[in-house]
Amino acid sequence: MTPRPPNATAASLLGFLHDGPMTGWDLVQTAEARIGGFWSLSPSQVYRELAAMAQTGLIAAEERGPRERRPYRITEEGRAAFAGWVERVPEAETIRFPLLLTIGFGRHLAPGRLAAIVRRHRAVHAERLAGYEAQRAAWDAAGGAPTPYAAATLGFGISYERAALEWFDGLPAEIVGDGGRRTGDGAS
Amino acid sequence: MTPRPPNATAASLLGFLHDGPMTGWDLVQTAEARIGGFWSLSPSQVYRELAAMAQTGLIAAEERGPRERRPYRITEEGRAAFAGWVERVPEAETIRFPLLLTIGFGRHLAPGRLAAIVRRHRAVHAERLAGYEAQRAAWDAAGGAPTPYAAATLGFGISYERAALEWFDGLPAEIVGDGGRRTGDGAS
DNA sequence: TGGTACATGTAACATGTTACATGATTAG
DNA sequence: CTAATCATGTAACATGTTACATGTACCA
Repeated sequence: MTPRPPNATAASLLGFLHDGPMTGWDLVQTAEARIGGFWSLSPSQVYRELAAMAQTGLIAAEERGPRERRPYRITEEGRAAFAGWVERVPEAETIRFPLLLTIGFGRHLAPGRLAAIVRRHRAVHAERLAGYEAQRAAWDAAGGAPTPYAAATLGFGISYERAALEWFDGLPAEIVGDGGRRTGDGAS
Repeated sequence: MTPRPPNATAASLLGFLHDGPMTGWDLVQTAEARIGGFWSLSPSQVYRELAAMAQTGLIAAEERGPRERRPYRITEEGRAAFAGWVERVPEAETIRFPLLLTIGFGRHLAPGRLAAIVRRHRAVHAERLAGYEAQRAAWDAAGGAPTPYAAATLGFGISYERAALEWFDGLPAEIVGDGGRRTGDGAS
């Protein structure tokens, strides 16, 4: 009877459409900027969800713009579906961390190889943290985050990346090697 | 030509099979215990991967045991495939955190409702942290973790959950409410 | 005028989830 | 004897990824 509730990806698109009509492309950019740190979606997925939601009436296509851009606007049904979704208690997060699999099976690796892998991953986290902190600094300089909600989600990213770096830095010599020796190099 | 390399889920099963033949059921239990904190797999997925790997010769079925148990053992091809997988530099982790979506769209929620949702999630993290710390304490009492690799993956869980709790505890009043007021209750 | 970034979409496939059917063994 | 748990599996579906085809507009 009642169509099944939108999934988190579709619901997020509905959320963004509260700010006005947007095209699939716009939504991909917006999602990357606003929720990219803890939710991901590919362009093809966005176009598929849009087509599906247009089918079920949660959104409606508007006139094509330049470059064949096709904006969608949210309908009343869409607002209702979003409202229903957002007030549920959300499921627990899922973390899928291949590096931890590799470490868990570390006994099957040459020690230098594992150290090189870990070093590379650490660098990614350091870079992400720097990006997040730059964002926070920019907001601070501009007199505060746009909303307390945005500040909170960014704050999670910062807490997470800091914890990750501390964890990397506490790994034992069996995993990271004995200092700067650099056995087994980083070539993938 | 060369069959595509196993995915992380299949490769993990191969990893466990290095310790001797196991059935699908065994593997589900083992995976839950050993990698459940950062990788998940459902029973049906395990049986599907086993069937596929048996097809391609990475594993081989043995005689049925009691209760129709069907153990699989890893083949030489399977060992080679695993070795190839484990030495690659693993992809970045994916985190999908619906709570952060809800918070990001927090302006669409009654304040008390958001606070109740956040409170529930915090409790889950506190419980997980307690479980991890109990595990670490048990290992410490037994004279140390089974391997430094297991200690490291557990350590990640502990760092992560601690960071999460600190983040929860630093959330502003706009999100968690003003203390013990408890507007909007926890009923789902 | 030619390359790059913009923009939409389809198709095929891989992966993950849910619901269900079936039967064996054990514990009370 | 019966309920719970163990154990295997299929089917259907939802979700996510990758590769590709197509064309537009801007800018050097």
